[in-house]
Amino acid sequence: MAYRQGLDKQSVLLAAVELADQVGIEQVTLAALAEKLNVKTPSLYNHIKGLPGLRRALALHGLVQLKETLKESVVGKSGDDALMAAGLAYLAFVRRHPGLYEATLIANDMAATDAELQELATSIVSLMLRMLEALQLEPEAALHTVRGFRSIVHGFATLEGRYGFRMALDRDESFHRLLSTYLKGLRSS
Amino acid sequence: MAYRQGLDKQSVLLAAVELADQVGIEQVTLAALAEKLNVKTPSLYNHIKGLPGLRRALALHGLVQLKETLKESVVGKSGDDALMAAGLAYLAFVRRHPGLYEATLIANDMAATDAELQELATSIVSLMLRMLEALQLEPEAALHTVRGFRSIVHGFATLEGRYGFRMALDRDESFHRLLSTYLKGLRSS
DNA sequence: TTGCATAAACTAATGATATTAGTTATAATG
DNA sequence: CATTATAACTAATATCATTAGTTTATGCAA
Repeated sequence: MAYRQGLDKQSVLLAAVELADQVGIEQVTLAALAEKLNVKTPSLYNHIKGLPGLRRALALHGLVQLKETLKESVVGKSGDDALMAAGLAYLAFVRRHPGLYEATLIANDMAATDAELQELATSIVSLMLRMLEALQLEPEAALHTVRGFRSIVHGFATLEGRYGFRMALDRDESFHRLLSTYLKGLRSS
Repeated sequence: MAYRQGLDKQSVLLAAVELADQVGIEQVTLAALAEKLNVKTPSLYNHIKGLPGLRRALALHGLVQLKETLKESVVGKSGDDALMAAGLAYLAFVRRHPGLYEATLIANDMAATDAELQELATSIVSLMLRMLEALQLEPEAALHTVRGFRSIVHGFATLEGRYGFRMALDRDESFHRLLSTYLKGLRSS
């Protein structure tokens, strides 16, 4: 309506996050986003570089949030406690921001050619490596373990999100058992 | 060109599988598929019910294939051997058919209202439960373990597929360590 | 205050895509 | 050989992303 809506990159991004979490990243179209913001589609191009630019911004935002969430979750904890807390925080993040998390996955395709994304992804790996320090693993074993840890939490969170778990069985307990079984296996190595 | 191309549902489906594995499920458009088959887009509607119908058919096909692959993989094996073999087979399937596997995930959204899909998904859970029998778990624990096992293999396979693993580190070994660590944890419970 | 520059939002147009309706020609069947 | 079923077609519509060019509000400098 009005010729000045007061939009900027940040407000567009936040609306996109909301939309993504509500309807899934696939359904985040510029048309839907523009309508949500009471604006015509082309107006969005003043703030973001088309759909690819929006997705990249979402991915970046999601990775930053995820990293902060993980960092926050392990404050004052160490060893298995820290890993369990981080796993729960990761899961909680995906539950709270399913669409934003999807965006961070799509972004992996771009990370090959995007230094900023790549750096952020690497910094998350580094964070996880620090969480594992208490386990006193060999450097290479630690890297394998980061992959394992990520696979577990990512796998559980995405299967759950895609409605892959349809049995009547407490999900939190499934997750807790999964992660503690893995940690138990790590200790007995 | 010719007024009879000799298409049927099966040939359309197989072309779609090829396309999906090459370019990803998101890029499987009716336009691209029609071109691959030397046909105009609307002609596809004689064989599949639009894009939703195609995706459902892909999901069904993918789940059947995955189930057969898993069943095949455990022939003559039991206990940890069987689980490791099944895990490797699952991973190999996703590597061989990345797009088809994506299709099976999208399908979870539809499974809520699609009896055939649901039944197939349930039968895969049953198959996994039988693989776990040697572990002599309580019924409820067995269900939690199926979730855990699926989360692990799905998580690893999808992170790998999305280029989530960028470190120079042998992927097969990462997977083997992950799964055997989990199995070790299961035994020491 | 006035005027100018910046940029936010617009309209219009183009090119994909999916889908539906209705048509044509081929193949199979009696 | 005639009929019928249907595979593939053309044409039309709707949605979406994108670009080009236009309008207008805002902020800053004179």
